[in-house]
Amino acid sequence: MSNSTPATIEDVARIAEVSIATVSRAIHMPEKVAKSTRLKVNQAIAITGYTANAMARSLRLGRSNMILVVAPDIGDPNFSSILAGLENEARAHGYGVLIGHTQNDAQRGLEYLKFFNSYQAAGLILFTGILPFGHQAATDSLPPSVGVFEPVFNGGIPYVGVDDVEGARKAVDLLISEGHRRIAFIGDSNTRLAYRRRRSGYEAGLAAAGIPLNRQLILDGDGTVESGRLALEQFFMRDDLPTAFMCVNDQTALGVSIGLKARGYDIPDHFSVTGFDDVPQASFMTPSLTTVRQPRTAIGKHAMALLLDMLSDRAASETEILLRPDLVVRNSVGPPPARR
Amino acid sequence: MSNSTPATIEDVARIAEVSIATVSRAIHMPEKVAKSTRLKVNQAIAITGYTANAMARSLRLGRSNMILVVAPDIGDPNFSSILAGLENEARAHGYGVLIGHTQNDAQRGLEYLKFFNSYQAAGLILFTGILPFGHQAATDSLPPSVGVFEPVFNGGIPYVGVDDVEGARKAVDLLISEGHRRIAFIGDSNTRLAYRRRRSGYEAGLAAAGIPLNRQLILDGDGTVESGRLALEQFFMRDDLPTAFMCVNDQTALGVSIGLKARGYDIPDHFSVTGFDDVPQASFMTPSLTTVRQPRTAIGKHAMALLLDMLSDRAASETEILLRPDLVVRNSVGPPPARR
DNA sequence: GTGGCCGATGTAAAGGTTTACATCGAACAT
DNA sequence: ATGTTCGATGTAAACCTTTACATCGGCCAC
Repeated sequence: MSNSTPATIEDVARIAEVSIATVSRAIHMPEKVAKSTRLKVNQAIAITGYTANAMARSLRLGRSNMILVVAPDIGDPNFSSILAGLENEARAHGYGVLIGHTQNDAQRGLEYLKFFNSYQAAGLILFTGILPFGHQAATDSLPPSVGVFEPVFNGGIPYVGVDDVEGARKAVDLLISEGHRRIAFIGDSNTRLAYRRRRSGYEAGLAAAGIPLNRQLILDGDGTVESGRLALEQFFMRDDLPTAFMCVNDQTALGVSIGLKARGYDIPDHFSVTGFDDVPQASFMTPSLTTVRQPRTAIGKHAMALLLDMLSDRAASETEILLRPDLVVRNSVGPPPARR
Repeated sequence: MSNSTPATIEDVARIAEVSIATVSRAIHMPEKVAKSTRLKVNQAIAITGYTANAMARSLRLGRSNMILVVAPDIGDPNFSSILAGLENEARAHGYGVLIGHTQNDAQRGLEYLKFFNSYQAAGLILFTGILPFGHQAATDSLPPSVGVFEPVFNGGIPYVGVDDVEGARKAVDLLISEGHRRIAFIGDSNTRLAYRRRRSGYEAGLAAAGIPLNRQLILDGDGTVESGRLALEQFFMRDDLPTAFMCVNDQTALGVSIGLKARGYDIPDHFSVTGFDDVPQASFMTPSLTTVRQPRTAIGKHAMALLLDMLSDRAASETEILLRPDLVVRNSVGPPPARR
């Protein structure tokens, strides 16, 4: 049964006493073959333990059933769960996931173009905001691709992300409902669309509550822990402190939180803090961080599903899928001290 | 130049005015072809942007240059960095990494056997402690495989892990050098070899310092945050509290830490705590956790290197590679209160 | 000068699959 | 009875590579 070399379609054909063409058809277009032969073939397959050689299949078809996932940094802890979503969905449809990371090195992009070509990957999942390939490739017919997290700049590639506006809105709404009126926003000056959207959500929330926008309460960092602390220091240099800090991401929130503790303040008694992303660390902070969760596994799943759709119908169904983020309420938000 | 369909070896041959055999030789056995032709071929390759079709190559060769990585849970935050190590090393040698996860579902093992067969993956990286395949497959000639983190039970498969004994030893030595004599060990009753080894390191450290082993100070949880807290409660039910808690992993340490804080104790003023693994969250805890770091990226790198070795020489060089773990000293360890 | 050898190159087969096209029989309509 | 149609199956080509074997010169030794 389980010989050293795997069974080929020919072995199956011999046992089922049909031609290899019929075997192939019995597998891929069952309705085209008589029920009785289909049965014989299936038995033969069971006996031999046959699995089609994917290499031969891909060679013949001119495309493989592998999806290449290109990420700038695999080591990012967020990557795992997205990958899990991607892989699950892919495997459910008979696709495999091939991974590669550019390490933010543009040079390695070309390497991947070669790799991609040579494996004839069926499609591409792009984590990075830009195409990893040289620009000439971009204008050429691109393989079916979808972006994750961020829209891809060059080329109209559909992408799957999170509704940052809504997420930010949820955070600010919580703060407002707790009674905060002076809510600071610490942003990220980097050009990621996501960051700008989070700020829009913040502004929309204020507007909806009839709180006038106060530019003094908006500061931009660069998304790092350190920049969170720095922004906090700037607030303390002024007179008018906010009662809550809404941060563009969890790193920034951590920086703020550290800074506040260093100054002897308590969270959430003296100040409230919110983050965004719900990195795994968020629940480990003291106090644990109230933040907006990126549905990472779901993002992976949707991105892959979208790509697989594109592979079957040629039509790029939707160009943008935004998932609903959830507010994760932990212990870093409370009513402002004045009210207490 | 960059046409819609990728260049084949035939295109190169035509431009270089040689046969396809010569092209292939120029690429794979350059010394077998005259310098002048080699030059022509290289130019032609540059012109066409030729990359060998990996599918055709694998089909011909009967083996691919993909390594299948099978993990029980890709979503595990630790997975990312190991994967990064694996992938880097693989790509450096022209191999691709294909990932799959069993989700701890034995059933899916068979699926992977099929997948493996069909892709003729060159080798296997196993995260799980057991072979994912049915037992008959184990006795059959197995593809070159290496285990990561834990030795693989069935079959003498080499593996790459961390020296748990030494790691635990480093942690206990630190505690001892700070003056602790009553050091508790909170273990994990699960059968993972790693856990037993960590306890060995603990015991060896005590012995080396001439501290008699006190069985009362050893408790087994199951490696979760909750079990850490539970174990702590058990200690408090008794009279003789330790001055330090050495935990089998970071989760447990977090549980202990939460429990101590809930009882109003301060770390490290009242009690010291150590973990193991250095999960990304460890530095976010308050106080940040002193723990033993698993060199994850290095583990991945070594595992892949070992596998690649096995693929070139048939010889399974070494059967066990243990990397040296580092002690990461943060703020959860101090001298015992009595000394202060 | 001729036979042998060797280095460089070409020819063709093989690897496993899918599928256009051909074939074959039966059923049906005339 | 014969021609037509159609459903089921078989035949063979193609996908792109690698490599064993054949071929072809040139060079050396006799």
